Amino acid sequence: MPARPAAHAMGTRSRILATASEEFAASGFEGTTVDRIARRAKVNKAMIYYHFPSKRALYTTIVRDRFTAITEKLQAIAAQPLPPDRKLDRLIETLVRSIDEAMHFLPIFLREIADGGVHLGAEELALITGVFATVSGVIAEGTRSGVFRSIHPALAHFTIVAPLLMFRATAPVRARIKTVRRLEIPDADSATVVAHLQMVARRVLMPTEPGREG
Amino acid sequence: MPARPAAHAMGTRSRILATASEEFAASGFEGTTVDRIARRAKVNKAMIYYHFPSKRALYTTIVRDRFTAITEKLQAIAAQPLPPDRKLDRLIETLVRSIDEAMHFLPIFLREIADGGVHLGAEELALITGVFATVSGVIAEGTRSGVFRSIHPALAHFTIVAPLLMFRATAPVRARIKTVRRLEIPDADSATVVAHLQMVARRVLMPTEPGREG
DNA sequence: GTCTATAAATAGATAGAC
DNA sequence: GTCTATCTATTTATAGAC
Repeated sequence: MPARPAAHAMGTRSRILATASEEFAASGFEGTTVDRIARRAKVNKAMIYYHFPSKRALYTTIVRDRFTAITEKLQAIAAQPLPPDRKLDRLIETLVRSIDEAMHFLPIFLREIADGGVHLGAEELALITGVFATVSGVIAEGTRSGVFRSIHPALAHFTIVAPLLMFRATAPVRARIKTVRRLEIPDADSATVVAHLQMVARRVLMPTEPGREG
Repeated sequence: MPARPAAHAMGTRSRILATASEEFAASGFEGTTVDRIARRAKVNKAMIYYHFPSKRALYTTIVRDRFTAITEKLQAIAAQPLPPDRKLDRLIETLVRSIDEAMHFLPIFLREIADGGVHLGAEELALITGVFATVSGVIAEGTRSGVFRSIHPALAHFTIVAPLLMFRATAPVRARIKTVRRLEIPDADSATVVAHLQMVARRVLMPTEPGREG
């Protein structure tokens, strides 16, 4: 894993990374074979072990790169001089766009959660924490300024992020259900998802209580 | 896989099922070895192949049993003579209780989603669809009677169910984050989660628009 | 129903030529 | 940097005794 490989190797390395992403997403870490990555990336298996010390290191590189990209985008928004409710709207837009641009990463993320994060090092855990810190930080900002009410920070975070992740992640299962056809679970485009999540955030964080609860 | 094994075999069979559940939850289908299930269940490996035709069939049995249990509980509530908003509150209570009683099933479910449901047959897909149909059916009931507004059925469903699944499923990762400690992502007990989700459902489905949107 | 022993296939990883 | 060939370990699954 040279920090700066020769120019003609870049294509090979990134082709390995791209193919491995697809394979890990489709089959999981254990279900993915290095043989298959090599065949599909049209490189020799030994080339993979030239660029990466192990199958696990290849996997970790993919996870870290993706977490870094998303975390940086979100933190850039949180740093902007905007009121908290506008920031949250923009965070939601960016989250939806990030997921839709890298849908292949969702299965990897879900399996990582299922594995209890045992393959995540301090660096990757810090990046995940950064996403939570950014979203819940903007909500806390709004709570302080009075535009949002006070709410359990983790539940607030998951109320916004989890529906997005699960709705997008379940698209293949929903497509399979459609073939068995007892009832269709409809899909939704990006704009619809963004508008829905922004509406949810607004209603859930709205300070004035509309109904019966105290 | 005898439909009705002899009495003294029941203990063995259910011990295999219980141990296999834990193993599949902890390591995924590919990551779980039949050897390890046998060792931990204190049965011989050949016994597993006596009771189940294959590793895959053992896995499918576990998935189907759990889906059946949850689906039946939810449908019993939907059939009760209650107003839709009360039904939804009870569905949420039951969902939280079902998840908390069978936390080991969450990783299995997440990985199944990540796999695109390729291991799910028509029967299992129908059971999943049943959960969606029950929740969104109660919401549609409320929409017709005017206590709920009209909303994208799948997004409504995932807005309620996804935060629960993700919040509970991420507990181990959040515990790991705590050890690295840059920021703590707090947990919540069952009552808090139930109250939160009921509040979310109420606010999101509330017909009168409180804020700026149309 | 339960065991021992083993077949048969496949995996991750490496040696070494070019 | 890239390849061929192979080592070593592990896996699912089965045969056959008791």
